[in-house]
Amino acid sequence: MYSFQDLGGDSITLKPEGTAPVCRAYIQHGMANLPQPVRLFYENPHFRYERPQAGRVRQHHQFGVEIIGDPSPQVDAEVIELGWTYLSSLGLQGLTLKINSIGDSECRPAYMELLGTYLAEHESSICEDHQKRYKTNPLRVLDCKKRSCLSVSAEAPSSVDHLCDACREHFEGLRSTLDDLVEAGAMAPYTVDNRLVRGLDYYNRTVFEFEPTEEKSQSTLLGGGRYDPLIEILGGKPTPGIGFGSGVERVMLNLKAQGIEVPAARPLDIICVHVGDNARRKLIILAATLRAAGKSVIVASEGRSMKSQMRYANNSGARYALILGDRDLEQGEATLRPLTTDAPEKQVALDAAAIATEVT
RNA sequence: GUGGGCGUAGUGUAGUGGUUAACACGUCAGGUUGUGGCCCUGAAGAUCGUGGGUUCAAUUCCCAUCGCUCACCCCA
Repeated sequence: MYSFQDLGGDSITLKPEGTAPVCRAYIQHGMANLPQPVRLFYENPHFRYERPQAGRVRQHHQFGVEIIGDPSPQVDAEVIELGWTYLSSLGLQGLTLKINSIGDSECRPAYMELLGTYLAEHESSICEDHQKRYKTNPLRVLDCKKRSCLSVSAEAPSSVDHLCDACREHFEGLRSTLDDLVEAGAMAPYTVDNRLVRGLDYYNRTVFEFEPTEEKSQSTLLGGGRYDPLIEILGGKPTPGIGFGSGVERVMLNLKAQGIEVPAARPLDIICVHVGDNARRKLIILAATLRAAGKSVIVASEGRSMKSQMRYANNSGARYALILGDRDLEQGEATLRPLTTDAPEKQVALDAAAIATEVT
């Protein structure tokens, strides 16, 4: 975690993830009294202290969703489908969806023991780092991307083969819903991956991740899972929850790698070009009125030649130039000139409402 | 925390132990009289990351430091 002392000597820790804060908010703001389940999302900065590298920065932004208050596998599928829709609608290709069930407090202890025994039998094949640590956290070995560990984890016992009845039923419910969605073409196919785990014990049952085709050490684009025990741990009444988080910068990295253009910001609607001082004053008023009508408007800087103003309008990517000279002022009309199309320019009355209807 | 690579105008890059550090794009202006885009001309803009050292002389060589970056580590 990114902790430090601020100038006043207080110890500050920056928020590292989204799910627990959302759950705290759920408790603190009495969202248990809203119609259940509640569906929430966030998009905000998160921080980590580890040294930055490709796909990992100290301050990044995470987009996430949570559904709190529904234990059914139906919402697991909904969350996964939403994650798929989010990533695929951006145009990302070659996404792999992996799912797994890590059981719950009922069945996990026995599985962990089984896994621990298996790892002990294959200790010599585990990578150096994990030889020392597999006893305290055997799940880490499954997550390890080193070749030696991969060969061990591939043959390791799968948690889905050792679920209690309730967890198995839940997982089967999820799979059948996902299968329906896949069959209907609403989602990409998935694979069950017994190596998909979560280190923290507030996670249970469903876990899932979307990865790009080229899997590297820091590559997960979107990951999530069920955290039924969490709200109770945080001091609330037992309340199930599931959600996902997705790193915005990492998604952007993948968009870039696939040559996908991020849609440009909405262009400026109008730049007002003036000839003469009276015209400029009138344009300032018109611009204010047009802004109130929802248009984005800039009045070109005072004292520039018309050519300069037009060049500015062009280079700014504005859609229209509204041209007003002192001469036009007497006629009571201005020229509205399209800049991004070859449509002819129009004479318009000096009336914001009339101009706004021309700028659609 | 560990190791590698890199730090030159807004951006991307050249470059050299020695007079005013170059180019492209971008920005701004002008190319006459109230109309952008193309073209032409011109201008602004860099203490060559910072500090120290070697040297008659350093942006160029050396060291340190900071920053960026890639990997390791770690990973709620």
